[in-house]
Amino acid sequence: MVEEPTKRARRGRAPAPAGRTGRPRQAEVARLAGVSQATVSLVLGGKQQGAAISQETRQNVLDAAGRLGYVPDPAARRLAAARNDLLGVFSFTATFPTDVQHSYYPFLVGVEREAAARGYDLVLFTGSSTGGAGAGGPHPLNRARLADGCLLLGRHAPVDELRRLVDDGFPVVHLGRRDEPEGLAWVGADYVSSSREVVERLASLGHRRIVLVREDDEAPASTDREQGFLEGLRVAELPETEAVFRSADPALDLTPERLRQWLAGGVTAFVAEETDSGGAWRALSTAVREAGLKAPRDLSLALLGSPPPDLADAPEPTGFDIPRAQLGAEAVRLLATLVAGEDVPERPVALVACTYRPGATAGPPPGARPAPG
Amino acid sequence: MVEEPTKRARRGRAPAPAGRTGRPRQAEVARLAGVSQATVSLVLGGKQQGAAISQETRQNVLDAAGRLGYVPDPAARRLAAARNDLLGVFSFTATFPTDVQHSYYPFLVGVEREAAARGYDLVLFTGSSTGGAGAGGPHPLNRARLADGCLLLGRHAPVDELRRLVDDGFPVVHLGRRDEPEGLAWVGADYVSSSREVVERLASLGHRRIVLVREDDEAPASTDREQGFLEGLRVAELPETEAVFRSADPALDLTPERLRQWLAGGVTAFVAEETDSGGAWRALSTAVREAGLKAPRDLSLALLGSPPPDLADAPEPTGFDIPRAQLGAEAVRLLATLVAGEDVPERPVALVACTYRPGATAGPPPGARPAPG
DNA sequence: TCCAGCTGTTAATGCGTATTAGTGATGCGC
DNA sequence: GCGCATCACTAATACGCATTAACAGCTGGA
Repeated sequence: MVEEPTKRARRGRAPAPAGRTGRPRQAEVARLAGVSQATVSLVLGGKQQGAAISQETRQNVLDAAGRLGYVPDPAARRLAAARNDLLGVFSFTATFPTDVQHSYYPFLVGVEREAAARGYDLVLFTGSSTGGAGAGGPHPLNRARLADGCLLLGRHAPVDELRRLVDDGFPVVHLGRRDEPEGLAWVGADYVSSSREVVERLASLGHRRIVLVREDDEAPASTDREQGFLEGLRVAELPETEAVFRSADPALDLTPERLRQWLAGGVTAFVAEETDSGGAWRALSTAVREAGLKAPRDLSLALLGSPPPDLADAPEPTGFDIPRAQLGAEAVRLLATLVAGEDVPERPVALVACTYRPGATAGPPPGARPAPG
Repeated sequence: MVEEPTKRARRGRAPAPAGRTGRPRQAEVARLAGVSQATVSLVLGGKQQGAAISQETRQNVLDAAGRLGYVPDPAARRLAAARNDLLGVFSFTATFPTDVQHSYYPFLVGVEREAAARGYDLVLFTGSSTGGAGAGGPHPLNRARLADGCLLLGRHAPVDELRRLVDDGFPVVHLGRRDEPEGLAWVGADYVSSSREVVERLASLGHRRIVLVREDDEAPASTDREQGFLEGLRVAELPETEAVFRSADPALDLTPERLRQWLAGGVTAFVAEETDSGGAWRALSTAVREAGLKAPRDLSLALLGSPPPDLADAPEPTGFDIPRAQLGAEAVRLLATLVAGEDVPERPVALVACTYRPGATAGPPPGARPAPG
């Protein structure tokens, strides 16, 4: 005679596996250890406070858990209003695009290291754009709530959803400056100071007229660089008029003729911003080459960021490096603070300094005497 | 006088867990729509089957949900569903090492894509080696049980723990051939056929004596290549004696003299295996260069795999490419099958073919007439 | 002897959702 | 007008864990 199947049994059968098969619950551990589920929770919760558990019981429970290979269910943990030691990583493009160049890899290096150091595992929310796990729901970002907190990569997260998370007090940290949803925590590179420093160094080499080449984009990363550039000019008491060359398509607008024109006008150094495409720098380099010029002999060049990888064999540009791994690590650190939720910084924002890269494309302006001293 | 804080209130305050803040639950939606929570669940669950909900009620619920901005709690959803739609990715080295070259990036490309397509998110278990989240427990691999199933990268997973998982019926797929724990599912590249094909092509170019250069390693990837190589010789009816040159340190043992010796003995083609370090291929290339020889003019070279990235500017070696992204995708596919648990393949193993790469380092042997036809 | 005060453990409950057994109400056939 | 389906929905329960009130056993002071 067959027992009427319990709900439990039925569940365990067909859709099966993830559930019952081999995954022990606290209840099983408890049974094996000869205690109650609550005791197991107390022991494994590892709370020092208020934990009045005898050494013996504790050991029994730990042994049992070990033998069964018990691992807490993250969803249950989370639901019970505790933490599950998971940090989410959310990007609205593929985290691992086919082309390594466009990936967040450098950041992830730091993210992984710091997360590991702090005892967190990472959840990669997939296919945020391509219709992955979250494609069903109209609120993909919401999946993030499964984790204790979430890192946001890229600028494409919809503001509304994001605001929602922030307002709900869900810990989120955006990688890269981002002002939009008020109160959003972010970690960014200090483009302003770094750009200023580059300009100051050029000035101290003797350059008196410097031009910034930038693309036509209002991203914070661009405007910050421009601000730093202008500050640098000001500090060095150099003219700011016509110092910024802005073009929607530098490859077209930045001709060798234009370049010679500048040189004739007394410009001796050029600074380009780094963008995803590297368009500004690429255009600048091309124009210089086509004009038959050479840096740093005929003019000085600097890049506010790292060169695109396909130009890796070119001489190393003077400029600065963005410490991406460090940014990633910093973001995790901040996120961990928010998750802990104890002493939330009033302005949950972190700026990381970039490191100056001497490089080989800048020197004294042509015709200048060797640097004094 | 301060009210004694209720549990509820305390929770909502400091750590600000997923909870209370203002986020509506199904219960609230239900109240607003004048129905029961269960009805809300049924409507929003979007199940066609068995859902006997009137059009009117359905609309009411949807309206209410919309007005409140209801969003399901993923933790609760997953708890109730007895699955969490998470696939683990476990490696015993950092998943994102500082050096991109040593990373699993190419695999992850495929893993992410396929996981997204199937609605899974990924859990990256951090610091599996460096003492991350799981360093405490003596059984780091156990953390994998947190997910519905787990992908294993790299060959360093301890057999005992692994066997444990497999025996428990926990879905695991190893990326790369692996026989050790009986019954372990894996996905690997078909090195045997691919290597054989390379040899056959060389033979059909007219080469009669071919030597394989390999490192002193017993990894399946190495032995498979050798097997394929030997099979290739056999098929082409070429001599197998002294055809395999095995060295613990090819950079030392593979001298230009040795090379000339071989050539003098009638060898016209060399095949190197690909390894992490690329040692064999590197040594071979160096020896050829130092001997003042050129491929394919003086001899033919082939590489059983992809060249190390730092040799990217060298002529493209003849050989085959390992479809890493495809391997990753295949692994996820297999893992998903195991997780679903319905029709588990009896032999949960998948071989993926490599694609032949014509390259530019192989041609007819010197002195041979042009290929007939 | 009795009770206050510990200590160590458990029973009970809640988190938000999915699922299923069950309940009225209605319609249908005869 | 009486069963009997069917329909539309609700009540109840489970999911796995954390948390807390409560309880049993014990000690020591009065």
